[in-house]
Amino acid sequence: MQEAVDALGYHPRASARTLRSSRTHVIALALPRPAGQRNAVDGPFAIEVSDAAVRLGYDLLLTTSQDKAEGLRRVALSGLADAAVLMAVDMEDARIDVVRELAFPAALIGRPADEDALPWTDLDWEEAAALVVSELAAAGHREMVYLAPTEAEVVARRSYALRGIAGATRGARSTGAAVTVAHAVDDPAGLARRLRVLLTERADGGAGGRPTALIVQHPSAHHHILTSVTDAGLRIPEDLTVVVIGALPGDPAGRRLPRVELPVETLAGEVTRLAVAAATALHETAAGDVEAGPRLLADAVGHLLIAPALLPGDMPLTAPRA
Amino acid sequence: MQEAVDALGYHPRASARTLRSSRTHVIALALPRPAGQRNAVDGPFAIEVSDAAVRLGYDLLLTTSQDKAEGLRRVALSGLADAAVLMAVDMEDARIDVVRELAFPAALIGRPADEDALPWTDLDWEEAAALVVSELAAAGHREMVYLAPTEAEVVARRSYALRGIAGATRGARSTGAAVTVAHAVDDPAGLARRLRVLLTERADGGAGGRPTALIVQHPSAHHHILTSVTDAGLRIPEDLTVVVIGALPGDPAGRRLPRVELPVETLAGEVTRLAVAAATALHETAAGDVEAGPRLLADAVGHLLIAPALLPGDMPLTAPRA
DNA sequence: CTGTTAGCGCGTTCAG
DNA sequence: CTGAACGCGCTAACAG
Repeated sequence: MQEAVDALGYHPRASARTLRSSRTHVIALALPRPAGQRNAVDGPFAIEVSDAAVRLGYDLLLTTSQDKAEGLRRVALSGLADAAVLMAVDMEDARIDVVRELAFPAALIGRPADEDALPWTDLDWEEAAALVVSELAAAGHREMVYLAPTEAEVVARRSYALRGIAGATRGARSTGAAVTVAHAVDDPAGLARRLRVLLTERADGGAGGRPTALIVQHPSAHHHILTSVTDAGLRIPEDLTVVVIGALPGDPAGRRLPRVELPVETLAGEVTRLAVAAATALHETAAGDVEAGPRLLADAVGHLLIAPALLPGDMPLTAPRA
Repeated sequence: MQEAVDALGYHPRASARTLRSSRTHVIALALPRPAGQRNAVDGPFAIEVSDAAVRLGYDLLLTTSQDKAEGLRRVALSGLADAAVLMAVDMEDARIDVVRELAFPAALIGRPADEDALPWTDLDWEEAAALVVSELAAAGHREMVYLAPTEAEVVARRSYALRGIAGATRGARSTGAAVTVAHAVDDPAGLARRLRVLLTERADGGAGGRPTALIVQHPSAHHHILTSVTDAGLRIPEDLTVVVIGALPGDPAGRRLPRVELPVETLAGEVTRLAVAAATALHETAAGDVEAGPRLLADAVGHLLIAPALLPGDMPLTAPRA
């Protein structure tokens, strides 16, 4: 058989197979791209999801559209994919309504406000931030700066940004440490300026003294955070302890600092599994029963919230100098 | 009409359309991923190619396989895409033979040894390296280090790596400057060590004195190059001029240094155009004439070699101190 | 120019 | 158990 296949060069047409079986063996990755924004984690996620899909016998269709929901709707309606994986999830995400309305199988990388709407998986950003704050407090730090994602991310109600800030606030409350939440800016010069102000010239009149720890949740800032801090005239870790949240595994830039890594491979594998599971479940049930589809998708919402782990860098958490 | 479409919620099935018309309106992006390697430019390229494809009315299928050629062959044979865009091109790339054998329309990001095999587009890496060397020489530098991509990239005969090195060598010959070609390592600590040796403890006995300029072609190293150099005890630009080749536009890390940027958007747009052109040409001709396909694809090989531009950073090219 | 029909290639089903 | 035929949804080609 196989030799005949090879000899004749025969290969089934995917389109005919799909037309007949109504399965595409394709997963769509919905990657919204606000004009002009560059997100360092998009690429790695896309590649890992693709790998995970291949392992499950699926191909990956990359859907990048300015208008978040439009591309996804088109893909679902034209039957280009069996399921969708949604990246860069907002608290209330328009795409969630779209896939529910169309009864289209989907899974999210990111934890939306309505946790039972769709299957999702995410790092527990809130717990990560709270954990770092409390570990730093335990090491003796009383004044910290939490450098959250940019203002734009917060305005967009991006899930990871809001949850990170919530965790930092909770950590501050439960430990009694003073945590100033600031927003990153993409421009490195601007970021350096902001850090200088935050770390050396306390705007609040210096009620509690100079901050001794900096927590950085903005992924794009990880690379130049050291330079920025050094430029501000501070030595690490003598003057300032720096901890990174959401560092990419294998990223050399983050390896020196204590950090909570973003488990890209795990998240990608899990979200793909969830998406494929929803697709197969729908396919097996929807035969003849048009009501069953939406009901089934609503019931089969699994979650995986990944607990944060604080990894030591080359330089471990340091106690502030007296 | 449109209101009827919206009201009835009708949308044509892509699979039926494809089966009938033998056009998928999908472009495959072949992104080989040697196990465990992370390439910083893959993500941005994938996203830009996706955007370019959408603009031309195509969707993008991301094909990441360990075995470079196998995924591509499957996509072509099963008719999942109308054309392929090939990334991370080697001088003699196995995938080139595959698409030619199958008469499958394809275009490359990268300049292969056989320039007439397929349409391609690339930054002129050779000219970029030669340009930087000669500009540095003109500024008075006599001893330079060219930090090329890793040994592994060279062994794989990756096009951009070999051409960059060739350009550095040519630049050295034509200017009389001494250019030491070294290979980057992915481990940042190892890189720092290597740089220290190269920049301060010349292994050749110091025949020509300490290097006064460093040219970095390794994309992954751009982020921590400043830190590594600073750690080696050298001040920029007083002790050493650093120039970066292949920096990503908009990457904050590279913006401070003089650099030749990798025009990701242009390359992505152009390669997508080439791929779509090949696909439509094949489609229009192949009707009934089985011979015409391969002939046509062989004839329609357009190229675009992008001339490098040396951009000033915050700190312009500096003459070496006497 | 508009309406009708055949068939793209596969998987499933039904008859032999 | 093996083989033929039907139909998935669309578009191109053809007839009116």
